[in-house]
Formats: sequence, structure tokens, C-alpha cells
Amino acid sequence: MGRGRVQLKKIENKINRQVTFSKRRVGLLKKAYEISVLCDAEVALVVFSQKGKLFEYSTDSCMEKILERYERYSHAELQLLNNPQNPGNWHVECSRLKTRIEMLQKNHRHYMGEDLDSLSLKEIQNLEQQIDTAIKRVRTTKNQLMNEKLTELQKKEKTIQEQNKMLSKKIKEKEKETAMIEQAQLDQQNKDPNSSSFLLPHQLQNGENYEGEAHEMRGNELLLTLEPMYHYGLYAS
Amino acid sequence: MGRGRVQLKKIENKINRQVTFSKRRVGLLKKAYEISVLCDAEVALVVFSQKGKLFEYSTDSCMEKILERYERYSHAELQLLNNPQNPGNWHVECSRLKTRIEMLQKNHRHYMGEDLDSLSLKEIQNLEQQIDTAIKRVRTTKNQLMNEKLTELQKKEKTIQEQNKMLSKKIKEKEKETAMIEQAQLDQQNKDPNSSSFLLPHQLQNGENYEGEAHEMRGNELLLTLEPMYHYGLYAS
DNA sequence: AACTATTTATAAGA
DNA sequence: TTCTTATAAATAGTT
Repeated sequence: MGRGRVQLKKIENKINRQVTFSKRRVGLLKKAYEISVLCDAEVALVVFSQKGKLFEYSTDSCMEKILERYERYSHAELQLLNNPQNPGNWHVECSRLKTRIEMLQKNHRHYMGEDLDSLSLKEIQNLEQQIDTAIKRVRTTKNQLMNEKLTELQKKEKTIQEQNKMLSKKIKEKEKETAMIEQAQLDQQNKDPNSSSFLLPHQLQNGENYEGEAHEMRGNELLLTLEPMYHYGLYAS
Repeated sequence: MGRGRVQLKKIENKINRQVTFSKRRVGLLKKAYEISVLCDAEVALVVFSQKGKLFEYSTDSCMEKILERYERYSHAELQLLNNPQNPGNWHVECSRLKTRIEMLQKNHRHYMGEDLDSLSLKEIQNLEQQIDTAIKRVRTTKNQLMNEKLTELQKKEKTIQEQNKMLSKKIKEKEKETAMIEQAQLDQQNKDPNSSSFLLPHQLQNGENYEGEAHEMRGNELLLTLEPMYHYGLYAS
């Protein structure tokens, strides 16, 4: 929406990113508000800017209520699973998990090329090697996927072309048949002008058959447009 | 957006409302995803349809992390209230943290180029871009570090060469002095052959002094080889 | 912050 | 539901 298509990746220019954030933030909050009003839905939206500033919208300003509803909804099963545990050890477990999370996050930041100041040269060289391996793997998988899609499409194209050929052939046969019938009718009319009517049912029957096959083919063509939907990590249940 | 302006009020027609909800929900989630990627923002979005069905989007699928951050940000007091939690809530917290860890690990595997089968082509392409950005950052930092070390080494080299020059100079002076003393000895021997022995202690004393300065310089050279130890990517517990 | 050329979202129709 | 299309709305780049 704007002059020039936009690439779906982090805007590197800082000023630009900040401006876009301001604009889109307003748009996003507005959309959240609109769906909430128009469709009577309950929406909770939390946005942290890169700098850590908070922006939020929630239907009827009931953020906590909606988030609680969310927790109930999404963790209903997990709560049941965790029941058989020694109650006294829960907080120990919690702090252990929190430490773990911090480590994972720190490590992940390094893999994102962030927070590199705390690393030594050796560490950075190793990191580079690991990321290099990773990107090679990702590219291999990507290429495989793309090739698979290509092959699939080519196969489908072939199938459809064959079907087209068969259909053309049948149509030609049908035309020949029709011509023959017409000829027969003419012949019979010449001999007995009142007997032509009993041939009509046969013609209709053939016509229905062909229609059926044409439908099948149209179904196959539609398959070509079946692409996995891009679902932005929604995980909607 | 569409044929005719839209009134900002609840759509009374039920079918219509449902259709609009589906469409706008997709649009809203997409926008949330986009601002998240483009502007490096952290977004959490929860939508309950009128019928109570849940839809959600969160940056990096880290809903809990973002909601926790939200709680911390908006209700600093609530966090304190959380500490003397009634024991029943610890396991909720724990399962939250465990889910979180699983997500982080899964995400990290993707960044290591593992477990890619679960990703769509679009997701893989986005992953490639992110890793590419990461490796560029890592390489930039690495080059900076190497340049810093280079500069440091060059400075030290210079210092040492200057020290070497001074030492050479001193040695030459010393040699001159020695030569003069020897000359004096010879001169004295020519006059009085028995007086040469008392000059030996003086010679030894000067030799010890020079040895001391040489040690200091070697210490400086040793510093150059001090490197932080290689201990990357441990973080596992 | 305002402007505007474009892209994008979507309301209505099929 | 899904696809298409006309149009409204959002917004990227510019001033």
C-alpha cells in the first residue's frame, strides 16, 4: 500500500523503520478496533516497539479479562497434565526453567547476530561457521521444496494435456457419430419420413456422458491453483 | 475498503457478520505479522470470535513471553503480587515456561538448519533471509574485532622496535665503555701490570642490569598471545 | 506532518 | 465457502 511494493523483511534504515512502525501501528490498532465493533469480537492486542515502548488495544479496555480468557483457553490441558507433582518443588522448577529460558534467548540472540560484543574472536568465528552451515542447510531444503513444486506442476500440466487430447479425440468421434446419425436420418427420411423421432433418446444419453467427463477435467485444472496457504504462524485452533 | 463505505457499528446480519469476521481476521493477523517483521516489533494478538473461538498471532510464536512482558510493563505491582503465589498457580507458571522453552528450542533448531520439514516455502525463504542478515552481522563484528587486534599488534610491534633500538643503543654505548675501560686497563697494565684485577666486579654488575631489562621486554611479547578461551554454544543444561 | 501515487484490503456480487 | 471485481483504505516514498 504505497509507492512501490514492500519486501517482507526488517527495514534496515532506522528512521524509515520508526516511521513505518508509527504508521502501521495506528493502522493495526484501528483494524483491531473495527473488527471488534463490526463483528462483536473480543480483541486483545499488545505491541512492543523495538525500543521497548508499549502500545495496546483491547475490546472495552478489558485487557486483563481477555488475557485471562486466553490463558484459560490455551492452557486448559496443560494444567491438567501437570497436576501430579510435589507442590513444594514448583518454585524451584520455575526458577530453573527461567534460567534455561534466559540462556536459550541469549544464545538465540547470538544466532540472530545480536549482542555480539560479549563474544571473543574465537567464539565469533565459531558462530560464523555454525550459521554458515545452517544457511546452507536451509538453502538446500528450500531448493528441494521448490524443485518438488516444479516437478509436481509439470506432472499436472502433462496429465491435463493428455486429458485435453483425449477430450478432443472424443469430440471428434462424437462429431463423426452425429454426422453419421444425421446421414442415417436423412436416409430414413428419404425412405420413411415418420420414423426419425425414436433416435432422439440415444443422442441425449451420449450428451450426458460427455458432460460428466468435462467436469472431471475442470476439477483437475483447479488443482493447479492449490497452494499451501501462508498462515503467518497463527496456530488458530 | 470495498464496494461502499462501511458503518462502524455491529453488523446486524449474522451471515454477513461471520463473513466479514473471517476476512478481517485474516487481514488483521497479516498486518500484525507484517509490522512485527518490518519494524522488528513484538506483537501479541488474541481474537475471540462472537462464538468464542480463539485466534491468535504472536511474534515468533512467543505469546507467553510477550504477555509476561506486558504484565511486567503495565502492572509492575502485579509481579510482586505474583511472588507469594498461592501454590496452585505455580504449575500454571511452570507449564507456561515449559511451553516457552519448547518454542525457543524449536525455533533455534530452525535457525540451525534442522527440522525444516515442518516449514512452508514462504517460511523457509523468510528464515533464509534472517539467517543471511545474522551472518552478515556476525562477519561485520568479526572483522571489527580482527582489525582491532591487528591495530593493537601493530602498536605493540612499534613499541618493541623502539625498545629494541634503545637497547641496541645502550649496548653500543656499553661496548664503547668496555672498549674504553679495556683500553684504560691496557694503558695501566703498560704502566702497572698488577692493578687489573679490581675492575672485574664492576663488569659483572653491569651485565646483571642488562639482563633485567631484557626480561621486561619479553614480558611484553607474551601479552600478545593472550586469547580468550574457545567455549562456544554451551548453554545446554 | 502532509501529500499522493500505488498497493492492499475488502464489500458485494456470483 | 471461494473467486472475482469495484472500490475504499492504507501506506511508501516524497516534500
